[in-house]
Amino acid sequence: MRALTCFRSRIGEHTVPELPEVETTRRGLMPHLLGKTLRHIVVRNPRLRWPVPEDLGKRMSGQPVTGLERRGKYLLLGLPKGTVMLHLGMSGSLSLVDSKIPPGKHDHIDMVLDSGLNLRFNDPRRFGAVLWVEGDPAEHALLRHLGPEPLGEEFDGDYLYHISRKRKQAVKSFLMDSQVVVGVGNIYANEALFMGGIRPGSQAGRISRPRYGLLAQAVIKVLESAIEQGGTTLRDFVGGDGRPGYFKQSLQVYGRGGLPCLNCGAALKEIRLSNRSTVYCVQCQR
DNA sequence: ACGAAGCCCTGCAAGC
DNA sequence: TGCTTGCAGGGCTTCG
Repeated sequence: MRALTCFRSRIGEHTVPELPEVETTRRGLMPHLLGKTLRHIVVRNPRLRWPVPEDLGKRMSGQPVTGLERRGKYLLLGLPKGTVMLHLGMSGSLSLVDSKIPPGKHDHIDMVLDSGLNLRFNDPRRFGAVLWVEGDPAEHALLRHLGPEPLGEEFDGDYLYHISRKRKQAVKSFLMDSQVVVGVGNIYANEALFMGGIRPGSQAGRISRPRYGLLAQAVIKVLESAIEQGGTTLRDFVGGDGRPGYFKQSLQVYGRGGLPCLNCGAALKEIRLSNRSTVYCVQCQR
């Protein structure tokens, strides 16, 4: 069995898994998981955002994987008797490794498949989560109040316009609220607001319907092109073909505070908004 | 009810 | 060189 490393984290070039990264991981893992049976589970370090259930192995083992879905940034590993709900937090990653490869420092969980591959959950900062859910995962407390998928039917300018009325918070905070729309993290919120020409600190309730139309289109565009290119954190993965990530090169504002705007040349301004790094162009974003 | 702040955690970079 | 300090951030939780 060749050491098929589908996604393997590389230390030192850390970026946060956002929706495109989670979706890329899902698509990459899918063909190696579907229909395979979980032989055994090793919980090496149960300390994550919430403790990994002690009986996770007992719940999971012996069952075939029937699905791998995504809700926001949560991955849902479907089994006949329940669902394993995973979140990568800020530093989590899933890799497929040969089951003989010994675990590293932050490898919390191994899920060994009957194919000989091992689905390994690694998370240095432990903001991630691995939980066992019985019944409909959509009804789970962590999922039931989530807003629509940004790439789904429900999400558009009219939707944003309607639910933003009378809201005084900054539009960037509004956009990053998972009850408004899921999966828009700090990086892509910055990028989408730049693309939509909207200043991050503007009150959400004071933005017009047409401008929300532009913003919704920008969110969709930014996420779709990131998924297309394999997600920002592809540079953190050594894919099956060893191709490094490159999407970071196409980030227009995030991480570019003080540098010239790629549209007009003015120095990009960097502020803190909801305690998150916020970069925008004072010329292009009003 | 809404919105802001707090907190969890480790790796890395900068400063001394 | 080796310490200390600050920063990064998703998102649940608590506070105002």
